[in-house]
Amino acid sequence: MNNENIVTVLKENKMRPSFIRVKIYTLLVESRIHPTVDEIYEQLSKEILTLSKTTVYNTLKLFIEKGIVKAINIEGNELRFEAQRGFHGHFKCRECGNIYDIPMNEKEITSVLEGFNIEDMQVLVSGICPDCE
Amino acid sequence: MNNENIVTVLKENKMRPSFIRVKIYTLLVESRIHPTVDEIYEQLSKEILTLSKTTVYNTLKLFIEKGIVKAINIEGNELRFEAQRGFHGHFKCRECGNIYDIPMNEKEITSVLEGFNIEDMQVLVSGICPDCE
DNA sequence: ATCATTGCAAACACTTTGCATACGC
DNA sequence: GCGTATGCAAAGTGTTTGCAATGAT
Repeated sequence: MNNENIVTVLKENKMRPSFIRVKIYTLLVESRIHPTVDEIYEQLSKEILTLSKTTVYNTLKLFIEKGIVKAINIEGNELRFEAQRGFHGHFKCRECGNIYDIPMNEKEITSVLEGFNIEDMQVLVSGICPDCE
Repeated sequence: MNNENIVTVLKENKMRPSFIRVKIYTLLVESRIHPTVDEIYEQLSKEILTLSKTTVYNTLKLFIEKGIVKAINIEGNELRFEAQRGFHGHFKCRECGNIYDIPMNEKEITSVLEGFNIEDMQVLVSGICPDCE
């Protein structure tokens, strides 16, 4: 997704495409690392020297409210973020720390939940990835 | 599971079945509420007036190391605990806060992960339950 | 000029740590 | 009496809040 598309997404969702918002959303769309707040902050503060962590928090909160970003709880107290896209699960390698997206059919899970109104779903798997075996 | 079984499980896993450990493990086995540290603390400190939250943390940490308890991350930063048993997912109702166990076949999820060494898996669904619709 | 965005500092909530005390065998 | 279990107080971590400063139109 190029810069113009990023701006378009923000505008479509009624957000002013400020420099920082474009940067944060671009990072989420282009990197596949499901970064934490700290990782986003470290990455962008190289370029935006006055960036504050509060702004990263505020911006992510806004993105989540607008529905273009999703928070994922890979582990304990480490909250991570990714741009919304089709349904998939996550695998975290205990050794290298990499997070892999897992293609997945949500029907297999939701079929059991008749009568429940499903709003969100997360599948988190952990263990050792093929590279670290 | 009666009191004697609880003691047996603790002993089998090389833990001294102290009063507090038996109480905490019993609560996890018998209640199905997937309590937070606070809920465990509130519940048990009625009876054990000198109980400290540190002890609840220590005990849960021990149980997790020994593999008889599992931590689950239902939402954001609220860590919950349950006694280990067969694989299942969780549904949390946004309205009433109840957490339901979802029967589930793990094979359907792991089949995609050939080459990965799977150690743990969590399925978390949220929305509105039939009672709150 | 006005309103939205950004950012500092402080508050907050949750969890862990270090060490002292108490308990069980 | 010795080693483990418990618990207080303090430190650590991640996140939110209040408000002031800055920026865009």
